[in-house]
Amino acid sequence: MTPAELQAAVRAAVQACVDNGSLSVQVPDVVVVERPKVKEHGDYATNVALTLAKAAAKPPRDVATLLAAELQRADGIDTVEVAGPGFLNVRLAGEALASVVPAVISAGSAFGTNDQASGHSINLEFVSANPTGPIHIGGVRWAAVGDALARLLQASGAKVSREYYFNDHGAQIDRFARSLLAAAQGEPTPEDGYGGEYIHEIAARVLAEHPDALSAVDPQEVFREHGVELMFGEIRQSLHEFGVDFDVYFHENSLHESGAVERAVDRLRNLGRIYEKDGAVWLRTTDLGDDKDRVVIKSDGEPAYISGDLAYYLDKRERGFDRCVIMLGADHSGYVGRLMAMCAAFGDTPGVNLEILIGQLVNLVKDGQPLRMSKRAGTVVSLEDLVDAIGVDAARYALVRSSADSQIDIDLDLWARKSSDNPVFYVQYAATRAASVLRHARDLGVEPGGDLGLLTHPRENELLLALAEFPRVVANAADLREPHRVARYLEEQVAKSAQRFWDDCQVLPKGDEVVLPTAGPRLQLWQATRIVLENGLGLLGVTAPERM
RNA sequence: GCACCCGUAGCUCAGCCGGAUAGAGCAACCGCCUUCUAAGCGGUCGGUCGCAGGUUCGAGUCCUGCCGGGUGCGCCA
Repeated sequence: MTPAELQAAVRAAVQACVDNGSLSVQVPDVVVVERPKVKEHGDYATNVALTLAKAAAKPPRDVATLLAAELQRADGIDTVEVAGPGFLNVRLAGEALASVVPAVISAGSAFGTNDQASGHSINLEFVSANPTGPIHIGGVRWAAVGDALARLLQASGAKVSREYYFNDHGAQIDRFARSLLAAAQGEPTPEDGYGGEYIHEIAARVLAEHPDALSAVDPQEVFREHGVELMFGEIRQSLHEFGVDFDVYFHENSLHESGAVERAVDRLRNLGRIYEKDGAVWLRTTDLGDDKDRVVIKSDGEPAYISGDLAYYLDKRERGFDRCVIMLGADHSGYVGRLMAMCAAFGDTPGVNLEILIGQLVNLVKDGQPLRMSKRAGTVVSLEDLVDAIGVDAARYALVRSSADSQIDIDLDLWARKSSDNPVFYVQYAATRAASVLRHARDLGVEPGGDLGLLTHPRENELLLALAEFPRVVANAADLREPHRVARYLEEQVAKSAQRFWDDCQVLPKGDEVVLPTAGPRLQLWQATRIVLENGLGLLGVTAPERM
């Protein structure tokens, strides 16, 4: 019996009480069935009696007693107790507990998926770092979290497009081009330009490919065009090596060249959201929750940055995405109001058609000291630096295991360690142990199989309960856009229980011992554990090695 | 000044729609290996959940105010 099946059984019990007249309440659509913190409170607990007490006009414990009698009759339930203020504490029968094992094994890589988001077409925009330098640590957080979220949403049945909004238009790109040109001419970095070693490298590569660049009619344009291309190629490559590939790299420039910006502005004008003042074209966003109106077309006739956002959003909606999710760093939190207002201006619903997720900043810590970054000095900590220090798996896991709402410190010494202090190692090690015992079993000719009813050890029960949680952890993490829930679950529930199971429940014979009847069922439990760890780590973009 | 995020054990962080005695890892201390990976496991110690009110049968969780930290508030992109 899975948690979902138990929820259904609890609802059915409420329904039964309503039908037999002992309770007059509306049967709730969803009931909460959770794993109690204290194991004396059973395998699962529900507070449904507490929530229904008021409507039923009965004391919670009386409601609980009525429900307990009904629930007791459901298949797979061993005991139901009324406890505390009116909780129902449920213990499952052994077979019901073990039934998760064949369910996991037969579903395989599909175990944990759900269809709560099926029918939705979700556009996920993240990273979108300007191609004016290597991708730095701020963007990396979203590379890890965004990609994990994409996987979670796909696992929940949604159609997902990962998109990178490629800003190849505007003043920052001009500064980048000027910096390249200056470097190629052996001149110092311009006042407002970009410093750093990479500028010289890119300039040299442009020169190597276009030796006559400096004598071109517009040398800066040559460096702009080819410099952006090279920089962007590097960003794509490092993201690819990080395991993150986008379905669409959307060029801001294309919106300006295709007339999409004008169309978006016209659309808003027809909707009565546009006015003109001081020679500029404004979008009236203050009606829609923003703190000031926004200039869309500047008085010099150039489109302001937001005009690209308007056109891009409209483009996404016209491509059929019903949900657009944009992931931004904390340094962009000031944009939320205007983007939400923009969404409303088009007649859409902020929070539904457009979601904006803000990720707080990441600090890297080395030898107990934060690594300070300076863009001017060129001491930027890039994606490559992070990967060089701790590897892709550790980097992705470290970035994804905390809530994006929290600032995090990543201790490079900790994440490089090969011991259980290191969370990613701990989880991967559990996956490795699963692979190891299965491998040894094959070598010894011991087959998984046999009577799952033999899985009665407390460690086995704990692991079975942990595995059964996976589908709702996935659903919940996807729904809340919080991939860190998957990581925490893998560490605290699956890997933890698996390590304890390993420690207390020997599977294979040692030396000249005989093969015990528990060997087959325990191997199946290890198979299921391996699958959940693989699937869970897979959702985070982290590998589950066969051996360490 | 205004907006958003954060404030939970010495440190790093969880805490799902408000529910039972607030959890985990690290650090400290004490234990457990002749053969499936000790790269591990068990235990002890450790918390006025920033402060003050409020709502509630019940608040770390919701509301208000304050304190502290972070980020942002351009006809920049």
